[in-house]
Amino acid sequence: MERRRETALLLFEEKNEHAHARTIQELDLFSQNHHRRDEATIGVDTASPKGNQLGLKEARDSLVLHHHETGSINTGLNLLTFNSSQISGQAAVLIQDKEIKSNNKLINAQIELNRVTEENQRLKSMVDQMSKSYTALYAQLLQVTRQQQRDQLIHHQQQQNEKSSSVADHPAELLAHQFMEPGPTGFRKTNNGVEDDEAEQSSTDRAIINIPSAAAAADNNRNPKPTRERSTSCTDADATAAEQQPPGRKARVSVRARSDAPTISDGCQWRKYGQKMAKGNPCPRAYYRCTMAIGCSVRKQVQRCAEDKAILVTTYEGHHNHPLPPAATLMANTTSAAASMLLTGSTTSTDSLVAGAGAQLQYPYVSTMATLSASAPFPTITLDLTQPGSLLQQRPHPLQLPLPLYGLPQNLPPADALRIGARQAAPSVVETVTAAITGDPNFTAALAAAITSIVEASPRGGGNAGSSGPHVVPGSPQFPKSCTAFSINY
DNA sequence: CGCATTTGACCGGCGC
DNA sequence: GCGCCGGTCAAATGCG
Repeated sequence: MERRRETALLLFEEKNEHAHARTIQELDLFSQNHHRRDEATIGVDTASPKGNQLGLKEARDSLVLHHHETGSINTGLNLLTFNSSQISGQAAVLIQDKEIKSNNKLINAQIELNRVTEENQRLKSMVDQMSKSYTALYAQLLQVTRQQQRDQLIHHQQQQNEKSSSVADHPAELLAHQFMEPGPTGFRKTNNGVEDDEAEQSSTDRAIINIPSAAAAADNNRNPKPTRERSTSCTDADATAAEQQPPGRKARVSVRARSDAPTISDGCQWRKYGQKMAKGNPCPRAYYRCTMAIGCSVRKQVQRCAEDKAILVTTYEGHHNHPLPPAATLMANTTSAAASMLLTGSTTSTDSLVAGAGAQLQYPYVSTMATLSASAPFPTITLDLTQPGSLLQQRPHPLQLPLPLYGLPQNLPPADALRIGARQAAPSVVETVTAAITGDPNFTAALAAAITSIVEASPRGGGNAGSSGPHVVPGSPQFPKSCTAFSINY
């Protein structure tokens, strides 16, 4: 009997897979009719041939025999046979077991929930802390910028006094100062009460929206062609011309990113209010207005690049008059910081602007791509997030940094630093920026160093103002490898 | 039905 | 003064 059972099991295992499927069916039938089969198996066993076609049956029979020998089969389903008197007690025990098991599951789930909640709280506090740090640093940046602008105003006035005694000994420097000093012009505009739809905004905003005045003055200086509003004078007439700029002219921050989506997700809510075909671009330009708060003046234009339709160019204008979600705050601060860089920039001529705009950021591994466009009515900073991230791919960190504030290879030449940037397939710039920031624990320190470097490298603040052509200012030792790739259009 | 989008009309700046 | 162009408005339309 024992040897026959082993043989049967061997044959059973040797059966192929489709036979196995059939076996399951047969075993199901067997389970349903096992009493009847029990009666029939003995006879079959004694007469069973050794052919393969009967192997399954033999194995099945052997299982049945095993069942007879042991008296029970543990199916794992608690399908034991008991008499009626035992059923109620066993059922009660089973129900109790089930309750205990379910209670254990519930407790485990609650423990897991508590753990996840605690982790969530911890992450929230981390995000809050990071946001506070960023806000504090940004406030510091603005404070220093304002202080610097006041210094510039004082210096400008001193220079005017000097000029009155000696007439234009160095016209080139004069041009440079005119171009480099957006602060005084802008503040004058505001302080004189010139109509400004942003006048009610904070001085923080004012610092940004005053860029156009300075840039317009600079543009006037660069453009020798006399026009109705453009004065050939290089002194107060420029400021006057700047003040004559329509109040609607504001600094713009343009973001170039690769995206298939109609717009990039920047954390704000926008309502489309117009679409136009712009000259020189087959793709339409869409106009959006911020709808997160009533009366918010922020607008953006979205247009695909004519050369590369995969590139989405989003141009922001104005400043939010309402609190922003963290993601949008990050985006707004990033663009405002870029505008602040423009605000603190220093160049002396068209030629030097291209190099000087990069030089003004004066970190050993920072460079920028500056282009001039006399036709552009607005001073625009373009954050280019479309450049191939070949160098980024060398980074050990997996994150793709659109604004790589640090982490460039030490041997990176500045020219190559221009090409830093992530080729983004994902539409969310904010997510990427957030990832870039959160991906590095030293971001706060790096940002602080960057702000310091920006201020130090700015006109008068860093002592490099007025020099013509590219120049190099020692970068911050705490921020030796920062890089922000953007171009500037006036 | 309310909201968002579409789209043609309109307006103002600018160059000729 | 006229036309071009960028930007905005608002009625019409679409959509959930």
